[in-house]
Amino acid sequence: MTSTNVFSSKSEVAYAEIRDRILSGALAPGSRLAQYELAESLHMSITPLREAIRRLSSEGLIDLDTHRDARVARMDAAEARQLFEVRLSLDPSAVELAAARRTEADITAMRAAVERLLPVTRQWGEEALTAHRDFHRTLYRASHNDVMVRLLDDLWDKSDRYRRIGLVLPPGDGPRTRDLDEHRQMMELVISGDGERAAELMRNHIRLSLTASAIEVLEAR
Amino acid sequence: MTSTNVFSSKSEVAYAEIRDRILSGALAPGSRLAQYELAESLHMSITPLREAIRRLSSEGLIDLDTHRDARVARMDAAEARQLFEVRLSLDPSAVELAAARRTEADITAMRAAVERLLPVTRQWGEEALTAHRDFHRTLYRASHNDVMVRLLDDLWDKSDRYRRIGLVLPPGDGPRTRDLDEHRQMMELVISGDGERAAELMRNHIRLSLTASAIEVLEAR
DNA sequence: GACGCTCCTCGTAACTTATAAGATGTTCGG
DNA sequence: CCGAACATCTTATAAGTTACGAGGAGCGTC
Repeated sequence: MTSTNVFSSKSEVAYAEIRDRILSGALAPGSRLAQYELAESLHMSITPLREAIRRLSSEGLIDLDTHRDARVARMDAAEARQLFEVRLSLDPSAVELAAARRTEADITAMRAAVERLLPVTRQWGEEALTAHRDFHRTLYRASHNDVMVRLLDDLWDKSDRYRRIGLVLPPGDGPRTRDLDEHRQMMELVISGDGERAAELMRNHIRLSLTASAIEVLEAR
Repeated sequence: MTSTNVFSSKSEVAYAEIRDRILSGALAPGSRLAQYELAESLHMSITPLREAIRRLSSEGLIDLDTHRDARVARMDAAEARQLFEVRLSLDPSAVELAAARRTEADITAMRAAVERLLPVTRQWGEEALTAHRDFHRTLYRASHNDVMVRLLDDLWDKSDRYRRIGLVLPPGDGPRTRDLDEHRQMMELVISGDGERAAELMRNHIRLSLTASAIEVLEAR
């Protein structure tokens, strides 16, 4: 499924690169994407670039204004809340499926991912964000539902944009100390096959997630 | 949010048209999409066409084979099942939110949509499918969560591809008679604000949905 | 506030390059 | 001499470049 060879055509490169810049914040929300400039900076002509931009626009990361310009999608509290609500529904379902279907390979991967979480509990930063994302992704994969995995990966990336806001602007305290425990516990529940409790834990995990602080920050302005 | 003006640029037209042909089955799964031919049939050059194709490929409706060709994504029982699982999680959440947030306008829209369901209960057909889709969409909208609405609209369209399989190939009995009742009941629960029971009903509604028969059909070959 | 100037996206078209598949041919063991 | 394995040529088509034209949007000017 979704074979779609991965030969990085230029269009693919443009897509990945721009997406990354947007999600990482390198391209600020609302900033303009000039075709010719961007094409030059990515060492390609505008044809593949435009394909990438259109794709990103259909994913909601870019706002296209016909005959005008393309801009990085703005962020607002409403969208943060909506992403949050969707994940509150999907994430628990994913772990529930994972608990029913995890394989030995999944278990190994999860244990490895949770270990990588350990060294970065003190403070948020790019490594901590990556490790955190990887752990959740490993959980998602264990659901063995590609459609769900794709959705969740995407939702995660989009929520992460908001997480950064909530983290970077305020003092930026590290991940909650109970976070690591929670992750470990969630993993154990998945491994033991207790989908119901794993889902419940995930629900709480998301409720307490830092998205909330991003909403506050956005609402404050 | 997702303003993205709707001025139908050619690229947009191509996207909508091809998507429609795929979902409606006019373009069979696995069939080839030749750039130049298609461009001609859509009265445009390949530039906007390629933008559309890339978009559809990133949505999973088209499989792209670099330097070779583009084909309509194939269908299989695994994907049907996955779509089904995702909707089993999201649809109930949507009605739960809807029950909490429906406005007068939503209520009017839902009542109108359920009426349009009435004349087409006897047999499945394009009108019945459209009316059915519209009713569910109206429910989704009442959740007032744009992110969720977008996801569900998309999931609906994709599942509908499978529904058609389950309907068209076998004798093609009409919508179950209890379907109309269920829809009406679900709507009333949303209107009365009983999110919990509405969600529960939706879960059952989806479980019994005809997607199941599509899975059987696909597995049989 | 109407006109025109300018900028930039949208779309077209012709051309070059890259890649995969199949046909064709070539070599070498039996 | 036959046939199988392997290399090469041909062909079809996508991917990308470039140049150019059309037209909407904003802005300044009168």
